[in-house]
Order: sequence, then structure tokens, then C-alpha cells
Amino acid sequence: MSRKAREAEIYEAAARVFRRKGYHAARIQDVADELGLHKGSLYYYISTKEDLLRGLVEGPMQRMVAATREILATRHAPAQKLTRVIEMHLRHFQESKDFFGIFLREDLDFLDANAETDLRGLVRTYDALWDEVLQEGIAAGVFDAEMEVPIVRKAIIGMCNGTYTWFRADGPYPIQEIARQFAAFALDGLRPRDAARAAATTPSDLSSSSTA
Amino acid sequence: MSRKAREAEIYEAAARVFRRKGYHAARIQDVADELGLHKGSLYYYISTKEDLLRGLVEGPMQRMVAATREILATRHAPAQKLTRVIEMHLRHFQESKDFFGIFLREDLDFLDANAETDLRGLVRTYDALWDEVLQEGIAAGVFDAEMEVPIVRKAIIGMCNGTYTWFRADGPYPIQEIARQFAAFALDGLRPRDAARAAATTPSDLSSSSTA
Amino acid sequence: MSRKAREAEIYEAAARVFRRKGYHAARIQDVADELGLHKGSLYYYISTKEDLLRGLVEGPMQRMVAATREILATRHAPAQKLTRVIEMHLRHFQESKDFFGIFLREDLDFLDANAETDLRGLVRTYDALWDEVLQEGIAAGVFDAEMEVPIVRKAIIGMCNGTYTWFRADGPYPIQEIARQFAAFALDGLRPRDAARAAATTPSDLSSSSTA
Amino acid sequence: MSRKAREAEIYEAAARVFRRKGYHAARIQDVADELGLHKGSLYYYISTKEDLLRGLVEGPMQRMVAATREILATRHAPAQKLTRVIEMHLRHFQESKDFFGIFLREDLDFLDANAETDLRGLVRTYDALWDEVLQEGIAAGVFDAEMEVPIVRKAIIGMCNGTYTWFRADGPYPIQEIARQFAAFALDGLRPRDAARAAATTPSDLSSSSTA
DNA sequence: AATGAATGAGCATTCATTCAT
DNA sequence: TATGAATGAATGCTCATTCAT
Repeated sequence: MSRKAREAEIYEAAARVFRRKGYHAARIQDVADELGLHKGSLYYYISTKEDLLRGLVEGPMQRMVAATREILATRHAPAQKLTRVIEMHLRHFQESKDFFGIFLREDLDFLDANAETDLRGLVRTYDALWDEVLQEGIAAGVFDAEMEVPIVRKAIIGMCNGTYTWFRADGPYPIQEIARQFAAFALDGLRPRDAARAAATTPSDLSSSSTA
Repeated sequence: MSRKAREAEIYEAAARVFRRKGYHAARIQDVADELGLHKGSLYYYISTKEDLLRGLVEGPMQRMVAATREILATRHAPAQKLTRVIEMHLRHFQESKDFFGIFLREDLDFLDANAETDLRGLVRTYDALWDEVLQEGIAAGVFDAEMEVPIVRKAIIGMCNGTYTWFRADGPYPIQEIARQFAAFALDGLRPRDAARAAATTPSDLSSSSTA
Repeated sequence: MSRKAREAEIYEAAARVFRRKGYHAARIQDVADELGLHKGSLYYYISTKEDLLRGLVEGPMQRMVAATREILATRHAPAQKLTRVIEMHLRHFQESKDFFGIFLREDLDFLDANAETDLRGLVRTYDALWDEVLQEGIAAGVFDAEMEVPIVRKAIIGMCNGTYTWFRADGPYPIQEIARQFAAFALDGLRPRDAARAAATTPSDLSSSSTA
Repeated sequence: MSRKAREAEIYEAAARVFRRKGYHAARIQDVADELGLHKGSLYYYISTKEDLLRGLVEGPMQRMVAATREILATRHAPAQKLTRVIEMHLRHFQESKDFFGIFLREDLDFLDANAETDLRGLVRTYDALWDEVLQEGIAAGVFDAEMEVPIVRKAIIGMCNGTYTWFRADGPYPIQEIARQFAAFALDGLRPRDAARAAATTPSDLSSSSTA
């Protein structure tokens, strides 16, 4: 097996193991076992356990940012862009499930400390791109101008990330279906309040009573 | 200081430390430091690090289940029950932020393995109670009968759990306000499709086109 | 046993072990064995193997420099100063035999790299002090003005350091005797060449006063 | 390249590396790097790291012993023999600087343990030859009969070995000049005390009284 | 002859846990 | 109750050595 291929294998195995057990709970031995290698042999390919994690982190996050940029660059309507961004998020999540599983459960900030990684920066960039999508909708008058963009963004992303816990590729719903439901769900919530909600009094009643 | 009080102190300190660093990354020494105690002294109150974690886990989850049961037992309308359950979830989340922080990032299943804990069971119970709320809404004809209850439940809870990442008690929005937004958001999405959505064609258009 | 005392014990044991086997060849286990401790226990007192070495290095070298400074500050004649410096060197060598044994065989420069240690600087200072002694003799016209100070200094010190290989405290000659022989040896070689050694009254005067 | 030549290259590279880093601190990888070879390839020529060291040790020491034997076999006067032996020692030292650098800093006794090497024996032989030179001088009445032969021998050799630390082939003094200075230095110290020092009574008094 | 992948024993270090005081 | 010294198992990592190609 070529060095390249072996290296890829190792990173994939590590991703699985780190996701299952968590980075700190996982042992290098576990990664070696996953591959049927001796743990010492891993160090022919990697330098440290931390670098192994770092190597896992870079790709997926950057690809996601890039994909979001592409969607933003299109001429689609805001609602459609949001739908696509949600879909894109879910898709990347599924495609790099191992990585995002690690990303969500670990505090990866320590990776930025010693090296050239800038995970935190990437996350900030990603958030800013989402905010652009939402702002475009507000500017176009199709999203509620009153909404708090960061909160809404976090709410939607949080909802998407939640799929990590329950979505199974072999389950009854394809990822597109989930994306469609989420998008509809979100878009409903984002409709300008003065317009569409004129008739629908119930929701406001409910929420007001919820503090009672 | 009484044994009881000291014990409580230790568990609180452990909760903070485990949340900050993660259970596996945290050391008993860190917990001792948090308290200004020597690490050996902790063992006068706890038996193992794992039990320390276990002790943290039981209370919050059980209280949450109990609170949900109470809400279910009321005679409120389904939409209102949902609102209250969301609010309750968010409130417990904030009140036991340390615990839920641990709960979300760690794989706590290993706790069930060796002892009388039944975290997994508690979680199943909690999920079932949420499902009841949603079912009541469907039965009453106010929630979309077509919805997949487990998916919707997970989506809403995922959205709530997402607050962990961004909600700050000293931020611009009180927890009630977040809860109200989330509830409105969710209720909008749950309206029976044939009724309330009759006019709203846009969402469906969007989601259908999103696959193109 | 007090922490202080235990710590001292550990450093002494390490000195012995490092001298016997060399720093790199010695294992932390060896140091632990020397003390009847478990190797993990050492880390209750030390931080790393390298720091253990560093701790060994500082004291003796500094004491030697200080002692040389004291001798230089006296009003003794140059020859007598040289005699005393040789004696001092030999005495410190014997008293910190373990340390100097390590010092001579290892390349300790790596210690300066990461930390506040400045072994190389200390050595330079020590050399400079010796050179002062020799220069005073030249200035006073009692040491050969033609000599190359650094070479002579290195030759004498080399000779002294050579005692490491063969001198035994329980051997037939006390350290003072060796020192006296070395001093006489050196002083003979340092007599001004032009003064044509013929009469050579000075040496006897000098060496006799050296015991005063 | 012939096997022989490659082998020689490897031993030379190892000598350089071992001298620079010390045998234990040096890695087989370092030796490979020095040659631009892969470390696995070395094992086509050597059997173990220890044997590599062993191979370095044998030649120089044996040549030195042989050279000393030749000088002893001449009819030169004792003082001249001593001068030549010093010169020879310094010259071999310089010519096999790598080896002697290793020899001086490492405890090479472990090499004798497992194999046919007899380094310790060679050293003993070499010392004995030096002692013969000194004894001849005493017998001829030109060296101080009172001297302790082993001590003097060790002192002179120690002085010579000290050159390792400071002598540079490209420095201001050729090896011969150093040798000449050392020889004069030593011969001065070896003059019979009763004869040449007739006038200088004090030194002898001192050294004699020092044993009292 | 040389490569480079793999091995496996060994080492420094960490850390939960125990226990005498 | 609390301390702090000690334990010992575990872990990340290194490195001499082997071997198929």
C-alpha cells in the first residue's frame, strides 16, 4: 500500500475512533487496533496524536466554507439560498460525520494554540457567511427585519447539528427530505411578522402566555 | 463545614471542571485545585472519578423528566404545552449548564455499564414525554398529522441544545425571550399543512426547487 | 522524611547514576532503583529528567566560580594564587565528583537551549578568572610573558580534570598532595624563560608561601 | 562503490555522529542521515549499533599502543622518549579525534562485556608502556626517583587529553608546538629534586613534608 | 544494494488512587 | 478531616532492528 493511501487510512481510522470515544478518551492504541497495526507503526506516518486530530479538522471545515461561498455567489432568491445552505450544511455534516462528531463534542480550541491551525477563525468565517444569507433576505424584505440574525443563525445551525444525534443514512428519510423540512420550518419562522402573521394570532397569544 | 456541604461543593466544582475541560481531559487534581483542597482529600468524600461524574448526572436529568411530567399533566392546550416544555428545557439547561455541557459533549453511556445508573433509560423517558406532547397536538388537530414525531422532537430539542453554544445569561436576551422565539418558530412549523399553509405557497416552491 | 530531604536524596542519587552511566544511558528507573522508590514517585519531586540534570549542574559550577573570585581578590603573590586556584579546583572536583564527572563526559550545552541555565556562560566566566590569575603573574614578571594564556590555562585545567580518572579519596595521596605537585609542576613550567631559570630562586619562595 | 568503501564510510560517519552527540544520544537515523542513506540500509553493513561502536574503537587504540612500543624500542634518551610519546599521543589524538572524543566521554566498558573486545586491556597495556618510559628515566637518574609513576603518567596523559577540548588544527599552534610545550613542561617537573633543584630546596621540602 | 514499511520493546511521564500520619 | 507521600498501571512516543520487495 502506498504511503499516501496508508496515511489516509490512518486518518480515517482516527476519525472513527475519536468520534466514538472522544479525542481524550481515545488511545493511540485504539487507532492502531482499528487498523490492525502496531501503535508504534503509526508514528511512521504521524507525528503526534494532536497532529492527527489537527489533520482531521482542516479539510471538512474549509470545504464547508468554500461551499457556502459558492452558494452566496449565486443569484438565487434569499429563501432559496437559505434552503441550499441548510442542505449543504446537512450534506457536509453527513459526509464528514466523523469529523463533525468530534468537532461538536470536543473543545478543539487547544489546537489553535500551538500551531498554524485557525479553527476558530474558520468558524467565525462560516458564521459570517450564514449571516450574509440572512441579511440578504432582510434587505430583500422577505425575512423578518426584526429578527436577531446571530440568534436565528445559531438556532438553525443548532437544529442542523442536532441531526448528528439522530439522523441515520439508512433511516426512513433521505438527507434531502430532512433538509426540505428544516428549510420550510425555518422559512416559516422567518416570514416578515407584519405581513404573513397578520391573521395568525395564535402563535403570539401562545408565546405571551408562556411567561405567565 | 458539614460533610454534606463539603460534598456538594465538590460536586459543583467537579461539574465546572468537567464542563470546562471535558471529563477525560480533566484531572482530579483540577477539581482539587478548584476547591483549594489536596487531591487525596477528595477521596474522603468520593470513591472514584467515575462516581463523581455519575453523581453529577442523576439529579438534573431526573428533575427535567419530573418537570416535563408536570407540564404534561396540566390541562393546557397542546401548543401551550409545547411552549412550556421548550421553556422548561431551556431553563433547566441554563440552570444546570455545567451538567448539560458535560452531557452533550461526552459519551456518558459508559456510566450505565458498571452501575445502577440508567442514563440511557432516563433519556428515553424524556424523549417519550416530548413525543406525548406532540401526539396530543396531532390528536387535537392543531399539529400537522403528517409530521414524523421523533424527527420533529429531535429537531426542536437539537435547536434548544444549541443554545448551549451561544446563550449567555448576561447577553441581550433573557432566556424567556429565546424560549418565546423558539416556540413561535416551532409552532409555525407544526401548523397543519392543509389549513394554515393553504395560502403560503412559497415554502413548498422553494423546497421543491431546492433539489433541482 | 521531609520533602526537602527527599528531594536532596533524589538529586544525589541522580548524580551518582548519571555519573556512572551517563545522562543519556541512565534511565529514570535507575534513579528510582537507587532510592528504592517507584519511578512514578520521582515525579512528585522533579518535573523532567532534564530538569533533574539541570538542578545538578547549577550549584557546583557557581560555587567554583565564587571560590575563584575570592582567591583573586586576595593580595597573595601570583604564584600563590595559581597554587590556590589549582587546589581549589581539585577540591571542588572531588567534593562534587559526581557532577564534574557528568560535566566532563556529557555535552551539556543542550541545557542552555530551553531554559534559564547558562552553563556555557559560567564556564566562560571561570576561564576568564583563571586567565586573570595568569595575567597577573605575567604583569608581575614572575610568569613567562611569552606564554599563551588560554593554552596554558587549558593545559593546567586539563591536567586537573584528569584527576577525575584516577584520583581516589581513599588512595595513597591526599588531595592536597596532588594539588601541591600540580602547582609545583605548573609553576616550574611558567618561570620566565629569559630569567634563565639558572638561579630560579623565585619558585621556592612562591611555593613555600603557598602553604602559609 | 565497493562494499569495503561503503563500510568505511559508514564507520567514519558513525564516528562523527557519536562524537558530536554521544553514543547513547545518537541515533542510527543520524548516522544514516550523515550519509544520505536510509537507516534500514545500514544493516546491510553493520549488525548492531553496539558493533558499530566496537568497530570504531579497535583500530585507533591498537595503533597507539603499537606506536608507543616502537618509541620504547628505540635507543633515545628517556627525556626524548617521553617527548616523543607525548607527541605521539597528541598526534594520534588529533588523527582519530572522533574516536578519542567518544572514548573520553563514554563509558565504553560495556563493550567488553558481551564480546571479544578488550578495551580495558588495551588501556592497561598503554598505561604500562608509559610507565616503562618513566621508569627508564628514573633508572637513568634523569627523572625524579621519588615520583609516583602512575600519578605522573596520569597527570601528563590527562593534560594531553585535555587538548581535545581546545586544540584546533586550524588554530595558531601546530600540534608539534603544543607537544613541545607539554614535554618541556613535564620534563621540568620530572627533574630529579636532589640534583637539578639543588638550589631550590623549598619545593622538595614542601612536597616531602606534605606526606608527613 | 537499497528501500521503506512494519515491528516491538523500552522509556519518560501522567494520574487515579491509597494510606500512614 | 485533611495532608502529602507513594504507588502502579497506563499512555504517548522513540528507536534499533527486521524483512519483503
